[in-house]
Amino acid sequence: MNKSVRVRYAPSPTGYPHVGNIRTALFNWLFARHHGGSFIVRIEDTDVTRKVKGAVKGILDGLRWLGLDWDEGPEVGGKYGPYFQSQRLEIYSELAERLISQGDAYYCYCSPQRLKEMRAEQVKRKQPPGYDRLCRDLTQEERAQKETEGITPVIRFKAPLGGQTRFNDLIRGEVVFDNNTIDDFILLKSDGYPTYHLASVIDDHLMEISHVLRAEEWLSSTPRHLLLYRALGFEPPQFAHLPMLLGSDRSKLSKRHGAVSITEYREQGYLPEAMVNFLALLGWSLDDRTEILSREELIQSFSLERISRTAAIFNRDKLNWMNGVYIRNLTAVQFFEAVQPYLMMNIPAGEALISSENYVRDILPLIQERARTLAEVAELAQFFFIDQLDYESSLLVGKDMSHQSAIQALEAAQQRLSQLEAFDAGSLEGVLRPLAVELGLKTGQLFGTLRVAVTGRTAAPPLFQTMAVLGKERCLRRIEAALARL
RNA sequence: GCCCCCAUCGUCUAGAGGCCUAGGACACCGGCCUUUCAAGCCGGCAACAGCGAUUCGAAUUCGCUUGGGGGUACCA
Repeated sequence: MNKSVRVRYAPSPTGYPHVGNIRTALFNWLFARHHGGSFIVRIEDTDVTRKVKGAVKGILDGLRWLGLDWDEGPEVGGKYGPYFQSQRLEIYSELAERLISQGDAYYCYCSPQRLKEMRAEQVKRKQPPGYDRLCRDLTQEERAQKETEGITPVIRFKAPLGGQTRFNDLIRGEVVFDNNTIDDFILLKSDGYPTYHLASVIDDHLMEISHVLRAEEWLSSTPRHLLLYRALGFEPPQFAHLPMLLGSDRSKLSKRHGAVSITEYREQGYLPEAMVNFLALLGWSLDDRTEILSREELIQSFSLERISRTAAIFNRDKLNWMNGVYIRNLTAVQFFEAVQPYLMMNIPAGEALISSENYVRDILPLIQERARTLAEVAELAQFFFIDQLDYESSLLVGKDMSHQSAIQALEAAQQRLSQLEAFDAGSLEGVLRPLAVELGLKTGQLFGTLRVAVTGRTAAPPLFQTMAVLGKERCLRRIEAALARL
């Protein structure tokens, strides 16, 4: 199997890349890398009406972001190009003509209107909808007549009327279809573009694709493809139909399930390595316990045998957990770099404190172990960057404390802290712990009040470290502001 | 409707006849640690869709039922 493995990711540029499509790309990529084969990207832009402008760029950026490099395809070329189907139209029409001359395909002049009505009628009569093969056996004269009427025909495949088509799916085992359930499907549309069926079969053959790993939604078109391979005299590749990715309600993943585009995950601050790890585990597993696998380990251990046959639901909670694991595993430098685009995200323009790089470097360790996404970092660190803290004043008065004792605590703290020379976590603790005792407060009460005064929240990184990073002046100013509220 | 695929905790999954009173992870609930929150550690909750058959023995094999998904386009 080695050496000859050539797989492809063949998205159609009709929108932004969906996590389901990306998962398919990932499996193909892992398979190629595991076997030392080639990973090819081919753009299936054969539907002119659904084409979306920046889609190709979005797809390629998504792959790049996840580190899924391609050996042949857009931007990198390759000897089997072009890799855009819209640039290969002559190839498809030539082969479609060949099928006609062989008697395996025919021109069909039926109008979309007639097809639509016919189907409506079939559904009404509870018949399986399908083309009635009206044009399958047109005589030369009848065809000439249609041509003079100026109708541009489509080319349809002449599906066998009997027998069966079977194949061995690498994931699902043997699958059998009766040929009489296969329609005379269209190969070439009237606008001269091929349908997916024709184009993918031709290109997979011409590009010497060895394995087609695609989502399960393609399973029922596979017999048509096999019939085409046979008619064209091509040897078919091996097929493996991957389990689908479903939304939380078990229906096909779509926009109403929240984020579905890979770009959204990038924007929300998921790390590509976490995304790769998580996606790899959707439909594939190494064993009964391994959850965290590096890219190298994935490549090493990936195999078709361990792909499941069951559709999977995209579980956001688990992704969040995993992303947190990856964030915590970052070095300080890596985290600093990763967080740059997100840091000032929800801080109103003009309100941000002028902060040095060193200040940011001091803050980050306090945030790193608490964030599950990079976007969350901005939220968790916000109070470090703005002085106008917005909080409910009553939070300053902790559990079992009186208004008066809160004031007293803040004043005492203010007084002690202003006398403090070294404003590091150790010194702060050395002063504040005894102070609690002195005031007759539990440490939790004093620290709680101070925490709210200094951060504006009841949940924050450890108090002394936080105060040390904020610095003496800023802390005193915030305590002053808190007192003014009481 | 018809065709195809699938079926283990809420979710992702391990399990390829006895190792299963079904394992791991996320989530959830307790506890420990602790100045709060996280993290970490310990513990708990929670599943073999149903019915038949094969077998000494079935989550694992077979059949049926049910349920879910996909396809059924001049979309991919």
